[in-house]
Amino acid sequence: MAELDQRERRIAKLDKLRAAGVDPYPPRSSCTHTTAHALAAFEALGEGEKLHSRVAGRLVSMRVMGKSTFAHIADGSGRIQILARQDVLGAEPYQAFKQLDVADFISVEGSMFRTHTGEVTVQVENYTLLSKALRPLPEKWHGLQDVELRYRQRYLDLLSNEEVRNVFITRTRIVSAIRRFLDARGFLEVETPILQPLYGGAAARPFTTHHNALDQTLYLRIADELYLKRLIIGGLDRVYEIGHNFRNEGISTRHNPEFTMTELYQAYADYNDIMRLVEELYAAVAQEVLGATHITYQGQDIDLTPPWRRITMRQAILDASGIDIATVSDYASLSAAVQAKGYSFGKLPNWGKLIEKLFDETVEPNLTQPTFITEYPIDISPLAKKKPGEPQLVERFEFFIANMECGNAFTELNDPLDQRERFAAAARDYTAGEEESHPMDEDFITALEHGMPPTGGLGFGVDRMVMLFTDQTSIREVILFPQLRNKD
RNA sequence: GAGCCGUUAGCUCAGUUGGCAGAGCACCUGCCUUUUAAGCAGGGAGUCGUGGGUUCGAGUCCCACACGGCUCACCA
Repeated sequence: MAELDQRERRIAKLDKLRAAGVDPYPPRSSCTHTTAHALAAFEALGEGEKLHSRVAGRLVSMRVMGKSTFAHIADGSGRIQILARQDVLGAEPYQAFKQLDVADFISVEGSMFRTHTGEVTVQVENYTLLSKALRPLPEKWHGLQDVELRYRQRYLDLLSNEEVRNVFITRTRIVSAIRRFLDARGFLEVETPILQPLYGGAAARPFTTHHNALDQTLYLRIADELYLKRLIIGGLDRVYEIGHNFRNEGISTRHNPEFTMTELYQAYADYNDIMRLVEELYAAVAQEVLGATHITYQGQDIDLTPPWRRITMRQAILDASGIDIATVSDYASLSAAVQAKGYSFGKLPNWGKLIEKLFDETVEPNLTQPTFITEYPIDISPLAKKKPGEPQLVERFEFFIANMECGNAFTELNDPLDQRERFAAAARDYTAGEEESHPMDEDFITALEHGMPPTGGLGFGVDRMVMLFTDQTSIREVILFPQLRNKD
């Protein structure tokens, strides 16, 4: 019991260092190379040339062999071996070096050489403690495996699991590639409110909060849509936002309450233009980040090369279930047709919801290769423009890759009176108990009444795109700090 | 919200039919000047997720709860 644990031992060392006049957390550090640069510079040396370098990083391993000690230090660029020798450092500094702990940050300075086994190494001529660590690192061979600890202490996960680090580096590259793609096409990146007096643009339950000074209820946004369209009305013809949406709903391997969505709006475009943009964007990002337009997801080869398959929802459902939704154009007859085929989905609020359910059950599980599903029911699409000659359908598509719904787009509804009607219908659902329906947004209608050009709009989940590109099956593996329940 | 599975040392994991709580890494002591999962010798380390129960005796069986994972439900 009297035995000191590892943390207590390290605190005792800290006290000893301070007593000896050493600052264990000095305010500044300096180095001449990152570990990767030092290794590259050494390899580039000519015959007979020497390289003296100072590198800094976290001590990640130590092999003490009496009067000499090998160790590795790691920085963001990689790791490098260092060799401390008593005859080079002097007896006292060498003893002090051996008192360092794995996980401490140090900088070391010295000339570089190659060991007998061929590893490029810095001969430590002097060193400085940069930051003392009080806790040990996870197991050096297996890394941190406990999923809960990995999420709660992601820094340890990143430190000890290289694959995890690579997933998040790839995530950042994907987001950068999206930006580059859209910037190059003249889209303007904007920021719209996250705290909104009224939520909208999607069907989801919001998080509710309160502003004290205004004494007013505010909602965390569930979508960017209605603000971005205001910008289209304002004459910013191509806008996009990559931001967080917040939906107060269940958590699963595909849903985190806070997630990242790219939304974009392009004036004088329609949903056909947006389809071409989507397939080009995914292919371009894949090419840039992964170096190919083919990806492997959970062992399946997926070809993102444009053009992608396009099929109407009517045809897709007909192929999968034998039901032609065009011939059963009201809820009762569709419901009868669905039951006749042996499905039972329970009572749904309207014709469109039933179609959506039928689609989810019969078509979606088979959408492995990238597919655009087009022409959605109007009653589940309150912000999309009607399809000419098809009063029950709108110009909308969703796209699916690896059986995942990856994004949603439409020719935007710019008829303010029609929009008011759609909101009113949704508001009736809302009072009828559909919590996730749109509330009436008078301020947005007013904006539309000032005139919005024909516009195509798109939203796609960045997290799901990252899952696809990094071959991950859980959204928590692509979000640095996924939402977890409090431990106590 | 439901079902199934998991929770043992700082980390990775064993733990038999209910019978003294184990290993590797990490840590500590000693030896060791080219190691790299360094090596050799010795040592310390546990609220077995939490709380009840059954039992002479519970890491192990039963109940409840907590947290996590997966599946489902939910989910534009």
